[in-house]
Amino acid sequence: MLRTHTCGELRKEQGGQTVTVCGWVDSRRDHGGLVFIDLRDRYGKIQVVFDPQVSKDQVLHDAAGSLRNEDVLRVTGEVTLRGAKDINPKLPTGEIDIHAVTLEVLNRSKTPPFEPSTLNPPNEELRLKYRFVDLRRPRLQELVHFRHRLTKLIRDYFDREGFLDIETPMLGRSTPEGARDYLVPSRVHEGCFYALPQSPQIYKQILMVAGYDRYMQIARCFRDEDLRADRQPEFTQVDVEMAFVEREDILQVIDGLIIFAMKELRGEDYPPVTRLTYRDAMERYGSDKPDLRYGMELKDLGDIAANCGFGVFKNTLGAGGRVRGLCAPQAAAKYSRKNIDELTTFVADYKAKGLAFFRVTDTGLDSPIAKFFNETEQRAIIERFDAKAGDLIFCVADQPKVTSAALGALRGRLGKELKLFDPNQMHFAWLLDFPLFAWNEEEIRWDAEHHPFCNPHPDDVAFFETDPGQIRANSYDLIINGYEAASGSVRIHDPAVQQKVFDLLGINPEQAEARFGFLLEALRYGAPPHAGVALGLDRWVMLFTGCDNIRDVIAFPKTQKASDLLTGAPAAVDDKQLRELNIKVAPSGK
RNA sequence: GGCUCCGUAGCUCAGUUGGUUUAGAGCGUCGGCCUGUCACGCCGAAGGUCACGGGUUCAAGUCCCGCCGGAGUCGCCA
Repeated sequence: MLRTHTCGELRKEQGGQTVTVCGWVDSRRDHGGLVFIDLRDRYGKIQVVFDPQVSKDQVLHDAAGSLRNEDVLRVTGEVTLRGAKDINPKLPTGEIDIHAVTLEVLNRSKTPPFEPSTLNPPNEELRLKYRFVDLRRPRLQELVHFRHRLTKLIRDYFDREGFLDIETPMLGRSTPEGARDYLVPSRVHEGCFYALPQSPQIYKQILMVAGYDRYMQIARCFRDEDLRADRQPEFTQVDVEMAFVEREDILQVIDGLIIFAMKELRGEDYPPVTRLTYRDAMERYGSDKPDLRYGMELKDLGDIAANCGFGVFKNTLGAGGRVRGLCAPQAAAKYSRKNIDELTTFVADYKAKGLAFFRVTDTGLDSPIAKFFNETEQRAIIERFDAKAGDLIFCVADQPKVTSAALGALRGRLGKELKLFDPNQMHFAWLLDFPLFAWNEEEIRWDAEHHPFCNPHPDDVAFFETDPGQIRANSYDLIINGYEAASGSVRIHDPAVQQKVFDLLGINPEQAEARFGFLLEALRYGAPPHAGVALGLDRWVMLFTGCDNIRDVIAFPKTQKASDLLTGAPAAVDDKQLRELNIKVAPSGK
């Protein structure tokens, strides 16, 4: 070891000891005579003092004067207690110094593009290009450390519950459903490709058939789709599957993990996890991933608006649409007409053709369209929302789906703008009973909402012939603070049910065999009832740490265009490599 | 693929309705001074293809079009 102690661990108890520490120059304060260096490692900072009267060494003193930020040092010296007036209460090591006797410059640093100690980090492009500097920042070190603690805790938990950690291949077979695959060409098999896993879904089901009835893996997954603040092209799932279980068993295992994590990481006793159905969520919050840290629920105004004088509402209702709204508490004074116009543009992104609003006053409703509502109707609207003077009611009249999407998004935006929740709170909720199928307007057919192996709710099997849209899936999503943080389902293990699903999806037996034959074959060799779930680890870390994007909790993330600014990936490769793979690039001409 | 925002010194930013000789400030960098600082201080200096390419104009950092990069979002993500 080049050191006897880390920079962060020394305290006054080590006073008088001669120690050797290594680290980076965080800052230097050169007084001509005295030179102070703050030496930093990931455990903290310690002040090193170069005092010519103590060392009586001109060479050492000159060397100290030549130091620059981010130089890497090895320093030996005596731990000394500071005088009372020199104590720095801002640092855990602020009661001591190291008086340097020897200094070894292990490496010089170029002037960094920004200081790790900066209070005001630069733009993300620069941070990603110089990620090795960015990762020195205490905040990022904290996030990296937190991620380690969470993954350790997750492994400990599943180990204690009897789960086996089993690795599955990264080089797999492309299956046509789902997200776009990242492909890897085969050198040995001309014209053939592996696909990187979108998730270990099929392998874990096969593991159930193979008898490993409690499986978990912290698995890297790849999806070649467009990115968001909470989506990276490669991300990490905590993948879980269990055999001989029902939905309830999966929920309880994850509930146990939530309670364990909240206790260990935050010292909180987390109450039973909220559960609500997809139908309730859409009705009350307009979203299948509502932030439940606050209320501001959506209300239906169809009965009140049915006979009102406002043509837009009446006509929409007449055409099979809905009139729904929400009430933003004490927002009337905070949103000018211009702000509301901006919100109207915002909901237009969700296909809403308009956004009606009412300011609630002591006497009734104030709005350009208030005149179309008589006193009884105005009172009914106020009662529906239990509105108070100063509140601001927004309404959308449109097709049912549009009212949900627009008001759900508006609720999310207003919740943030009005600060309706404690940003440090963690709220977990299970969303249950998603529809099994979604009608695809463009392709004029049914699509699987989750995946084609998701078991239908046992009570709904009769709907296969009558109304497939009514069939509930035996599936579940875990929502944390408005983010989908886990998703799973009970799988189909009955070939007859699987056949029904394929039939409805328009996948004939030959196609099913061609696409998923290996899984279907496995399921014919004694598949136990099984169910599973996958947690989005990056999102969990993001939410636990209060970050607003997942790049900050990934050591080496990619940009929105899936580039790695540190390494320059993706990049062109040598012709020789392409020739070996029998690949020719055909430029798109763009 | 659509929409929106951003790009001025190494970094963070200012730069007015397009108009004042040489585009400014703070931090950082470089040089000098400084023995208790800890965001050390003081003095001085260097540092700019205003992302890039067109256009409008007597005049463009500023307006318009395109393009590159970054971010947010809709579509997409079983």
